[in-house]
Amino acid sequence: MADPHPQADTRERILDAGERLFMAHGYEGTSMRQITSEAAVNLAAVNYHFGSKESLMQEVFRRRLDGLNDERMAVLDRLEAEAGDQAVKPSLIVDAFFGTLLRMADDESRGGMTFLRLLGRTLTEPSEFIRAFLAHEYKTVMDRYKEALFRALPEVPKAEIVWRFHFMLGATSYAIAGTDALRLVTDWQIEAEDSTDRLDRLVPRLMPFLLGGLRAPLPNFE
Amino acid sequence: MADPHPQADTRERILDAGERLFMAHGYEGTSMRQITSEAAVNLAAVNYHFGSKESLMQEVFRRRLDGLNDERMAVLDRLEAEAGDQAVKPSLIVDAFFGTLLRMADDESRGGMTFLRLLGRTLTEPSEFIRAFLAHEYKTVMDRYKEALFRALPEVPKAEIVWRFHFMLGATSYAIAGTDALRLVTDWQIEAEDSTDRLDRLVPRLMPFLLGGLRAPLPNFE
DNA sequence: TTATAATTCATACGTTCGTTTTAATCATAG
DNA sequence: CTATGATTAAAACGAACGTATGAATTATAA
Repeated sequence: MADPHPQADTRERILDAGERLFMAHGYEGTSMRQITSEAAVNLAAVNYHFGSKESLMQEVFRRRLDGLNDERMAVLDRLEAEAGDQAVKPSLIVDAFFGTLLRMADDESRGGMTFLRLLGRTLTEPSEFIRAFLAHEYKTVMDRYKEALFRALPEVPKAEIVWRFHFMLGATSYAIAGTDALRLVTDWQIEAEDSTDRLDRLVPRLMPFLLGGLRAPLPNFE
Repeated sequence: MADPHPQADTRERILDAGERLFMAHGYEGTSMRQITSEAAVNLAAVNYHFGSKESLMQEVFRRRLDGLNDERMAVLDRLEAEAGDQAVKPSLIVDAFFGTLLRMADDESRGGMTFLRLLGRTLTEPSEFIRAFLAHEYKTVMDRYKEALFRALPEVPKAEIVWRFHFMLGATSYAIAGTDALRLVTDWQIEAEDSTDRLDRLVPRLMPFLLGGLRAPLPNFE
């Protein structure tokens, strides 16, 4: 009897290998030959199925981000419906944006920790086409969440909210991307906790930090 | 009369070009030919003066980081001397670490904004040798500042402090690295402020955020 | 089974990469 | 001035890069 997935879907295997290798070595640091070798497919398969290395990179992100951002939109829809004409609480907005992201770490079918680390690192990636692609991919969701925060914090200047959103993004990206990137720097902290432990506790640890920063006293530019 | 700096110090010109190009395109994305072309030196000059591309990258960082970390140590020395047997206030510690860094942006002779952006991006760089080098370069200072924070916040578990230090690093790196990286995402915010304006106001904006996060309520891991 | 399309394969193309080599040029001390 | 070492220069190295080609193979449907 023949295997119903004789080569277990070449496209998917390439995407998985690309995801893992781009995470580990970056876009420029990963070659097509590494990818096709790890995926156990022919070298030409990437160009056949995706057209180019750039398009593969974009597809690696689209596969995960579309679902994530749909979920973010849906959660905010629900929160705003429940709140009626009240503003949604900032803590709920922050959890809807960053919590949905962080909880992907547990879901291996959505890339798990590998994709999270890739995303965290890529937000500072220098390559122009990646930044442009991610900016486009994120635009709608970001605008929506900024508006929600504007309503939730009417006494805070909008420019300030945007900056703090930016800071929160940075803290979150490092928290996930740097889980081993800065291990040498932070070093001893690992002793007490194994990898899964750290992941379990990342959300409850990061969320108070983000909210504390978001609600900190305003600067006075003296 | 002969120019006293006939070629205006080849080494320095290479370091400047490397700094700018590594910032703009990343380590893997920058070629030796780009560097030597921008520095207006012969292709072989990098290998002659630095040995390899990797060593050049390390020297680009060492040139700036040695002074920065010396300054961080000196400032903390002074703060602890002034505090006597009291603990140094957390806000002063945070400013001594992150403020010292951020104020380099104004000092063109220490790399200015270019080096800051390079540093911010490189902390998530996937290349193994870079992470290892930075970890080593930072170890002493990080340990010292962690100890200071432990003393300043005796009621907070040490593991929690390390995590929040990590979060602060992330927020700061993004704040500087992403000044144009995430411009498309944050988009409209630029309208009201020009580039120098944003830089002037970054420190007073970021510092309250970091302190708010550092002093946020502790998680309960329910 | 046979025609047709989709996919996989081995192989090669032209470029660019970091590095090395050997010779030319420069600065400096005797 | 000359000899010695430091630096710059031009050219080439082999390796690896992303991509393209055309044939072989596999799946699909008539």
